Amino acid sequence: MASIKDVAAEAGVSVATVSRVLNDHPSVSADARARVLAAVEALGYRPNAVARSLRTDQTRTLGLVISDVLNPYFTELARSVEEEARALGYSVIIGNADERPELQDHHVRTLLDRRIDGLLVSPTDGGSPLMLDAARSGTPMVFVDRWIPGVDVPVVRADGRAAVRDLVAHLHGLGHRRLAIIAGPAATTTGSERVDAFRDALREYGLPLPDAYIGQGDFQAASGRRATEEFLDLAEPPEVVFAADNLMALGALDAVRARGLRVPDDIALAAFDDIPWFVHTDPPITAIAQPTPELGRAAVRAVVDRIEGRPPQSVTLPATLVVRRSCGEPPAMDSTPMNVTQRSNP
Amino acid sequence: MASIKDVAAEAGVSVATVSRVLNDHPSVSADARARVLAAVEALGYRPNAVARSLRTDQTRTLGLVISDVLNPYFTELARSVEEEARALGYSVIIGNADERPELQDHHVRTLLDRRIDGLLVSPTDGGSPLMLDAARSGTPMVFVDRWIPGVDVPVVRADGRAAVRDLVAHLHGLGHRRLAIIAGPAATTTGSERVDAFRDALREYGLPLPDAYIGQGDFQAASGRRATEEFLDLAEPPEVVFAADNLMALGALDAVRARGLRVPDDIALAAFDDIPWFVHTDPPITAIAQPTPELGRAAVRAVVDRIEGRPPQSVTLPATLVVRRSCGEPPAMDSTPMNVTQRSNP
DNA sequence: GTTACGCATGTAATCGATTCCAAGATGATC
DNA sequence: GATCATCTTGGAATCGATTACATGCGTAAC
Repeated sequence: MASIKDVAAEAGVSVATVSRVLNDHPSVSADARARVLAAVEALGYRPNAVARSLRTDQTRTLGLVISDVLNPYFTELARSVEEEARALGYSVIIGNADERPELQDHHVRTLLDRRIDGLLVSPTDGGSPLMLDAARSGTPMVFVDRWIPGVDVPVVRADGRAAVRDLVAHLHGLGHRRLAIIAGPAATTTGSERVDAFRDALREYGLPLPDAYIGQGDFQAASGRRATEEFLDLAEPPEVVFAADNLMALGALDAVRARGLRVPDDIALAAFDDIPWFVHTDPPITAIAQPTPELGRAAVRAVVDRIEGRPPQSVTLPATLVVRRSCGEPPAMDSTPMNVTQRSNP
Repeated sequence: MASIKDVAAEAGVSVATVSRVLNDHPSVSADARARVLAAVEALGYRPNAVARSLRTDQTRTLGLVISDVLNPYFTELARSVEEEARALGYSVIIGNADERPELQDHHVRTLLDRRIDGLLVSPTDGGSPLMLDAARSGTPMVFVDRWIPGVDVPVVRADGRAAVRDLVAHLHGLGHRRLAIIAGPAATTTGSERVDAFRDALREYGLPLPDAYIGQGDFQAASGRRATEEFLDLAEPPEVVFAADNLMALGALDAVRARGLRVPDDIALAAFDDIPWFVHTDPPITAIAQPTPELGRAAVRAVVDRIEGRPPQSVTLPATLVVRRSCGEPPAMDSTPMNVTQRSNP
């Protein structure tokens, strides 16, 4: 592959001049510029990004470590991150942690070895020493969706408290009183926050949240299935299951179906994170929707701000309830609580 | 960040010795090795992958350019590619082309600039000059899922002909005679092949495939919706719609639902590419399942073979029909055609 | 006509690794 | 004790770019 030296030889100038033309430095004569451009064209020359990065100490690359690529929420996030990054002249390397802390560490480490300019992480756990080091050692870093308390890193996330309150209001309005939740791992902020928000909202309606109604999940479908089976085995099973993410809702659906029961007649179902398929499941699933693309964009802007020396900002955007039929017939329009969206199509 | 020089100074040896220890070259004394290791530990040193790549002319990185990250089929593919690559000591950079040729070109170009060791592509179109150049110029390359005829690059893909034949047999057995297809872009092999296979299978049953029953889609949900609306507007609408990918099936479902019609009573639906959600849609959707993880693994092994100087092989794996309820009640077990899987759960 | 300034250009150092080559040390062999 | 092979080590070149510094030339100012 042609290097800058070949171009210089072909154009009859020095490598410095070639470099100047390529980085459009002002002091190059029109003649030299033309000859260099012609040589570049003739040789099909493309600058070696590896060499350039070594010299300039910047890779124009962002790392994104997400918890699970197979989760549509995260792929949508990844997509918007890549889009915004590209618009700002950065590439993105995605690492999939599969909800496994050691895999997350592997990705953080290789990304750091590659000297990425900035790192976006949605941590699967409380934070490995590695990641804390990275944050402290000055690699520009931002948490997306999930974060680690006590670490001084900007956080870009959605606040679901209001939406969870709306959901509980909706469920209460439909006459449900025994509400259960399938939680995510306690080590993740989204895992514990959603339970807290749910518990607080229940308290407002004087409803309890017994331990038996808190299923322990890990944001994967299989755990949603297992937790739901445990609920169904209870002497007094819940009337509603609220899954803390869409994959566990899928597992819950599997479990309900395997028992020959029906949603919402035998048991109601709601999920955190909305996805296009929820419109077409049997029945359509009531869900809390995050402004995912906006989160991705905000996260990229935050790291790039840090990279380029501007002060980065934490961002919190509201999530919204999308009522469908999985909890029972939706209330009539005029009794819809504030901030509740009635949506039928994606 | 500490460099190899700092380590050398700390350990009281030369950089050459440090490098030898790091790459466990045999001729280093036990003493020197211990001192270097201690220095590495003390400084928290990590080799700079950029510098290493420049010198060794290998990045241990694979590029993967896929047509659409939001399509669950491709995210599953990406996941298995990353997994296998990691097992073989490679990282993967994913580029999402969003079915847009110019975006595909952008990604191919930046990946090439980054001097990736090998490239996996699922081309969105007939092939830009850029990609053909890349193939010719010797960058190890493999096509996955889709390919470009006439280019001498190994192809790893699934053959759906048998499964499509099984599907048509199934549909015919259920009494359906007017079968329509929503095709992908003709510029993609999967776009045209699936139509060809469908047409051939129909011919075996003496059924026609009129032009009006071939909808032009682009593998995105919106096009599936549009095509389905056109079918429904026909004087004689089809009895079955076969979508050439899962997103267009989602669009078709949207369209049917918007008209207040029901699947399969008013119109039947089947899709190419199976996804976990198809079990829970209303009704569960009959689909042709590809062995996606195997495809990803085979593709990685093929490029790595080329990278490491072994002859790479094209691989073709069979797809299989998964019968559910979206085309009418499934036939009794004993009348199930060969190679047809009855599956109820993911 | 001399001085000075600015522009265009080239030489060479540099980034952080790997690796060839030479050289010193050690030990074995005769 | 001299010779030679083997092992360990360091110096320096190298990968392909960027960029500080020096140089030469032309033009303007006095």
